[in-house]
Amino acid sequence: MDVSHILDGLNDAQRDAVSGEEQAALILAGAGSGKTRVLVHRIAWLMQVEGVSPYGILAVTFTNKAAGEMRERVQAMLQTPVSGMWIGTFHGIAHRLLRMHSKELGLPDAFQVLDSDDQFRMIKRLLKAMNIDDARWPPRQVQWFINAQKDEGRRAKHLAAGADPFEQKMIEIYTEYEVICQRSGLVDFAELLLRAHELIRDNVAVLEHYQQRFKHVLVDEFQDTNTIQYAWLRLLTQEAENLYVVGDDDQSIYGWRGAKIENIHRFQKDYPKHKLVKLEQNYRSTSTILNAANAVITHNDSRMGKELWTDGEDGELISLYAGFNDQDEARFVVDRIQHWAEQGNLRAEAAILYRSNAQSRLFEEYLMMSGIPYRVYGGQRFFERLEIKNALAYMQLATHLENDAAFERIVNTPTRGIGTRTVELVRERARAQGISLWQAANALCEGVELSGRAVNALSGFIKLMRDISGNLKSAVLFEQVNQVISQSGLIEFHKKEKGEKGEARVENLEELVNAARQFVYGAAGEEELSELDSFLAHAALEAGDTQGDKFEDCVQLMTLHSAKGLEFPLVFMTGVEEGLFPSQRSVDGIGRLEEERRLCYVGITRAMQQLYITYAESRRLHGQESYPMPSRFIREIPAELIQEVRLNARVSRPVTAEQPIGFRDESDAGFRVGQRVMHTKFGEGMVLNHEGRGAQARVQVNFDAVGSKWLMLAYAKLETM
DNA sequence: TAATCAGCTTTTTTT
DNA sequence: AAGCTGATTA
Repeated sequence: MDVSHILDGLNDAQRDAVSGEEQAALILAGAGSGKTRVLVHRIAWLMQVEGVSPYGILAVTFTNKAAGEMRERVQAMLQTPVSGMWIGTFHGIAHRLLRMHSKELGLPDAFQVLDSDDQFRMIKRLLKAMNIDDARWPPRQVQWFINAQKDEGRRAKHLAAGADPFEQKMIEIYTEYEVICQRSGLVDFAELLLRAHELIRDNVAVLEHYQQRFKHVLVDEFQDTNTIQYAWLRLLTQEAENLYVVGDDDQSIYGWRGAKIENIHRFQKDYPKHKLVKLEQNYRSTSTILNAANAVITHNDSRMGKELWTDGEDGELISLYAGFNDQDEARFVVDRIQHWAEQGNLRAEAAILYRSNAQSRLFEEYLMMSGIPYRVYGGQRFFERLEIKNALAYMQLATHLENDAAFERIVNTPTRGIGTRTVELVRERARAQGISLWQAANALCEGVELSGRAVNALSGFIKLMRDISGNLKSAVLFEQVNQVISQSGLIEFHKKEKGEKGEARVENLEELVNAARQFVYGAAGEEELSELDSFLAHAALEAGDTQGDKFEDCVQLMTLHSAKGLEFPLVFMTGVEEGLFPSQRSVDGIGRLEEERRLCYVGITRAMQQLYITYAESRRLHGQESYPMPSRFIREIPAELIQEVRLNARVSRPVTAEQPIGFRDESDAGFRVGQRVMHTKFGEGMVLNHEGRGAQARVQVNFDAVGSKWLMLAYAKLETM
């Protein structure tokens, strides 16, 4: 068979990665080196050259988007649908396994997926029920603890009863949390992975089945795998050593959520016969941009060692702009984008990247003022919206009355006279007898503990839910959804809300019916679920895209994290300041700085033609004025790759190594001697002197009322006047 | 029971 | 600045 089309157009390293008989392989793929291409061609190679059936291939990604893209590209290349092939996210595949093997796992067969928001609420309620001080054990931290344990493969019973009372309590909560999830038939995201692991660890027959079925297992973004994901992959492939992974240690930016770069090293030890291929030729960026990225990332220790190169042009220098403040920074960026568009370029080819979501606001304001359309990534997604989650909760409870999370959410939404006191009694009863909230509510309606009014309200709710679940039997999916929404009274409830908020919510609810209409039943391979249950699982596992019109030509705004995997001809990396990027927390913590630097590397390598780096000399943060220093990352880029940009003209200033550009000579307090300032406690005064930089910066101020004082800038609330 | 107000906290994100 | 929580009030 002629296989030239699989290898044609690939460079040597890519060919090496795609072809060959090695079962295990580690492909270190730098940014823009054709990573997805290699994966897709590898799958084509396996099928067409080695004759592997689509059933014998398992391909795992982290996001639904990546999975969808991979499936599409494989199909385009093979000119045939590959529905039998398992391509999906870790969570999607785990979910599928759990559905198929719920009996072996002792799971309720109608279990539902608990998303992180519902998990958070669940934990909050649990803390209250257990009478735990949520100041000492904040629900966020508890959630983090539980998920971190699960990511490491540890159940509550595995945790040693240590002496530390704080941890002791955490373990206690974890134990209770597991009980309540099991009773409510709920499985959170981390639990999906943990159960999937336990399934093949504890059931030899199941393990052998999948070991035999999957002749090849391929993993994308391997540097982002956590402990449990690796353990799962390891079990699946330890016999045949048939694990093919693609990743980039320099782009590992999710350590804070459990990703373990060390998995790359473990892979090398665990699969001694593996092939190692480095993809270093970059097809995306100019060599100037690559040189800058390489220079920055070199400052990290413990890298696998990899250097991007291109045979393309040098391209333009990287532009550095020092905004006088954050508004000036935003003004500058928008101004440059306007220029770009005026020269006939697409606005969609320009991206504004920032470290934290809060920074998008100013850019949005200036873009709006200039009438430039834009799209903000991140933020709340369709299935996460309050009104949508409420509607989904009605469906969840109607199909699964034991679902306590759903019960809590809608028992008094819309308000129907069931107050906190009544719900409290329901909770107490449920807890005392170890039954679901639904059962407890039913029992209370029969009993005498509640006032007549409360019984009325509560039994009204019970009757409503019975009606709704009765009506679900016949109709097709979108009609079911439509019916639930109208019966629930949510439309009227949100219509009453004042302002445009209510209107938007009603529209979203209508959109939910639409989403149901477009839902393809069986696409996720979940034939064992009813159509509605399948739709609900889809809503939890794939929260949908963020708002925004994909088809309009608009500027792209997103965090550096969400930019990973994307590329743009024109990129603005903004807010490149100490304390913001790298973030304060990463500077304080050990080992976090390297990850921050990798994030910078990701940011730089998003740019194809032109990269702007901007920072502000003064910035309003949390309603406070701050005077940050330019980020250390700017200093790590060789000066000859940078040109400083001034207000209305570009000035290339010769720079020497001893005196990096963008740094002021004098102490960096950001205040001038003689300047009038305002302090919240001491009132008005005049700056006499200043010294130190960054966190150590101090100013001496002669206050009109209380005389001269030295103040730490980091703490003093000084405002310029 | 529901609405209003004052005080407190702040990365990054997918599933 | 803004959003959320808890407490207070109508």
